[in-house]
Amino acid sequence: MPRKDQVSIKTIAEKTGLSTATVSRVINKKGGFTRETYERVQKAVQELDYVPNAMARGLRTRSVPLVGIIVPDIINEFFSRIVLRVQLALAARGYSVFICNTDESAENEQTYLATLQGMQISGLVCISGSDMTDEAWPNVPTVYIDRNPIRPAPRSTIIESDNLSGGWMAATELLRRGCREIALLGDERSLSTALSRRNGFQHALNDAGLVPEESRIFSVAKVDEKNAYDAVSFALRSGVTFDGLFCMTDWLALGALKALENAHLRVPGQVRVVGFDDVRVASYSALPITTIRQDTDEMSRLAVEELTRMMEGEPCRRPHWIVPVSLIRRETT
Amino acid sequence: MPRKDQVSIKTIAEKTGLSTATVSRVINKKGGFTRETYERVQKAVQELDYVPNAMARGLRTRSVPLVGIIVPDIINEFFSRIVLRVQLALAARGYSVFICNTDESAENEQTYLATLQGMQISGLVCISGSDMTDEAWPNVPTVYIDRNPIRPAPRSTIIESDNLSGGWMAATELLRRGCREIALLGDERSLSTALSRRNGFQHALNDAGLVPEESRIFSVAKVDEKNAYDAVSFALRSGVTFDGLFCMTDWLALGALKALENAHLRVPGQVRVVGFDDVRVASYSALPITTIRQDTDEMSRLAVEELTRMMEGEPCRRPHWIVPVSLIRRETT
DNA sequence: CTGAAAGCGCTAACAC
DNA sequence: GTGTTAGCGCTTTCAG
Repeated sequence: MPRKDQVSIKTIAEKTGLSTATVSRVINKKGGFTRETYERVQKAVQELDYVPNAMARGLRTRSVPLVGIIVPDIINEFFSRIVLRVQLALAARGYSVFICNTDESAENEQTYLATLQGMQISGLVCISGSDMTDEAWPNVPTVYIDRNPIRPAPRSTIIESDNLSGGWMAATELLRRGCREIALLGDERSLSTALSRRNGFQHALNDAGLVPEESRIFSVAKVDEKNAYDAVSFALRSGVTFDGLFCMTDWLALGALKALENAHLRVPGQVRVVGFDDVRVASYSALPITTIRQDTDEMSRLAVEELTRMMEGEPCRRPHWIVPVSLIRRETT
Repeated sequence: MPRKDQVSIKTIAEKTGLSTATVSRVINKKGGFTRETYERVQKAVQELDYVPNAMARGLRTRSVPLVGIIVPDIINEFFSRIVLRVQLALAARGYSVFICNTDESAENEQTYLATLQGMQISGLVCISGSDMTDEAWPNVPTVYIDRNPIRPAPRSTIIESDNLSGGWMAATELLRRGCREIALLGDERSLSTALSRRNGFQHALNDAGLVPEESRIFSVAKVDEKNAYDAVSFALRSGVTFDGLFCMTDWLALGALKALENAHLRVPGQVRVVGFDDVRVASYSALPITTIRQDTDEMSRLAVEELTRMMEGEPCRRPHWIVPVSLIRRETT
């Protein structure tokens, strides 16, 4: 492989007859050079296609303008929306973003954490995922989104949707529409977000004098429409009855809707359904889904603001942020 | 900020009473050390939470097990599916994947290219985007997916769906259902993939003795459901008629469907519609969409296989791969 | 305003 | 088996 030699700062120095120190100053615009020197260097840089070696620079300065972002599932629009926003905003401030898709696996997460630490990242955004595994956390400013670590990193802040109110709003909408036998479909893992949604949900039921039935709580091992379909179909076949269903994500609602249709149950006639997230598909499905909207823009904005703040050495303004959610009423209720 | 001192290989060396060279050998499992030495080092590594500095390592070895992946829009499921697959497969082979979301901007792409080059990546995957801007391409093995660069990088291969057949199949399906006034909705930029789809489409029309009407070609500046809705609504208001519509992506089809519904045109009664991609929403929309399915799994598999091959110094097996597509017949035709 | 030189953390010859 | 040493490309004192 005749891979042409890396052109380094030294190459530029030789070509211009300057020292590497001066070239470095020019490249980093540190000042302290004549206009002529500047132009000579720029010219050489152009001609030789010189790109500074980030490794060497990072090694020397002991930090890289790079932030890691850990996300469970990039295909999930809720997550990718946040990733996109965060990435855009950070790019504008000169940071690259290293996206780490863990595929919901704690093991992958650990591997990534080590990789990120090895890369000397200057900040970390961690979306959802398990609330534990906070061992060997890189010692950098961290923002958790939708995740409540048992022992948060030293310089960190937590941002989450108002999941409690979200659950409450969902249940309330169902109650207002006259539902009395309300079921719940969620993740079988007990993530903090899911817990909050469920608490809010049960709270509303209790207020209405209803006792939640254990048999009306369905759960899936992996949160997708296929599993939702199976879980709801199974419940239906087992003779469980319900006239309202709160699904902890829109994709779960989609699967549930299909199961309901398959069982010839009319929505919203016989069963009413509420989802969560408000991903685009919620409004384009066969029956547009009533859902609880999470404000991903605001969450991302906050995340970037707090993170950059911390990366610049300031403390975070608050250790915990709750972002409001809203009910989007469509046709499943 | 009392950021505790980086523990380095030297720290381990001191703690164990060995030399840095030996420690390095153990850490990289290069052989040439006793079992006892091995354990002594491992213990110290554990206790001190040592993580090798990837910058220093990369600097020294002049390469990092890191591949960049350039993608126009991570929210688009078609792209994120590929990203996910590629990332998973490469992780299994020990490579990290640096995801670069360009947001469809050539400028962002250039910036990322420089960043990637600066990071000494060992390979690059580039999905879609403009067919030009191949200046200053890092000198590394490259796989293009759905993109036909004017001047491909030296060690590179191109992987794409059989877009020509895809366009042909879409038109043929419409024709078979009796459509005679067939319209096309696509990207206003002339990407190679779009061009192929369009060529296949027109080919089929010609074979049926039909001349494509210029007025029945609609285009959008940004490929999303909103713009599709607007474009189709506008065409309808302008008095353009059609009984078949081929949309170059499923999301375009979704927007088109909404516009059709809004204009009280029945699908598939009065107008039949075919999409492209087969993203999940295509099967969950109000009317499940007939579409041309791209085999993202196969594309990703090929991409990773060819890329690793090239990164290991072998030549690519073929410079150009065409992956078959298939018609998924649903309810819009 | 510019240059010489040290050293970031690590690996790879080369000695022993 | 293990240690010594020389850089990888860059930034940053410190002199001049």
